[in-house]
Amino acid sequence: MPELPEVETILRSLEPHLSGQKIKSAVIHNPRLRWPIPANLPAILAGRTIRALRRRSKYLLIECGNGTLIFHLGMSGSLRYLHGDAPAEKHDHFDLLLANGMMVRLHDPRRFGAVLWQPGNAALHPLLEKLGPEPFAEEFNADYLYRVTRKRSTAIKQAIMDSHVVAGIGNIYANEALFHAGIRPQQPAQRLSLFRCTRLVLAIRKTLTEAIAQGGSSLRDFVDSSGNPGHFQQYHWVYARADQPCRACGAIIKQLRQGQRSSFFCPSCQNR
DNA sequence: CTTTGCACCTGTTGGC
DNA sequence: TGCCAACAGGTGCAAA
Repeated sequence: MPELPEVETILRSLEPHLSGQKIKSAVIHNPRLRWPIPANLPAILAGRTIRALRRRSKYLLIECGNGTLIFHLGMSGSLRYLHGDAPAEKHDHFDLLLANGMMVRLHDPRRFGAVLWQPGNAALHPLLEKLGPEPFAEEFNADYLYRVTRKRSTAIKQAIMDSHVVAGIGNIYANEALFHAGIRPQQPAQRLSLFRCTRLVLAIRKTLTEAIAQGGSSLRDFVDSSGNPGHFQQYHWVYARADQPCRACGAIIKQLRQGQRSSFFCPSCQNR
């Protein structure tokens, strides 16, 4: 589930529950994630107060005084807000227990997620410090995108999925944004005009904004505890719609492979 | 520096 | 039904 809009949605629904809460303890059920959960994390976290929740790319940051708990949900991770006595089940990895008796639980079958700790400034964590600008940051604009793509022979889709170019654009929203911008995914990045860079920046923001607005309603109980991951029927224009008619023009959506990821586009709406 | 392919995992789906 | 291959929303890293 977790692309940027989902992480943002999870953040927004957790924030009112967590902000200002005191951490009672933390429990590692299974440390095996992309990197092992640090064994000393419970000792580090106990007694701290949660000051704020933030997002950087697809990382969810829980700021606790002089350090930050960093979550990444990988391909299959989820965070749920539950009563602290809920028994752990298969693929539950980590619990953050609050002094008020509730907890946040990380569940991740595929184990591509992560739980990390960064003392001091979270932005200095090795995984965060080399990230490109956030899609909604002023710094991410047409001039910037034009400049950084000039020497890139790679396809534009792969360029915008490169977290050093812009943070947090995953496969679904890369496909959808390129559709909205009218640009083919296989177009070499360096051939985009400044005008097309403008369109693409706007399309990325529009796509993410709409997904956040949708995810907000469909993911609420996902975080809220019922444990129901809930299918959130995302209304995609091209993603996963190979051989189906384009919702805009009726042409048949095409699929191709780029860097081991599936790409989808409308050959008529996305003419270059 | 950029680009490419691999690696890490489990679960689901579709073809035979 | 069962079996097996292919594929899935991510992304750091080594190697070219």
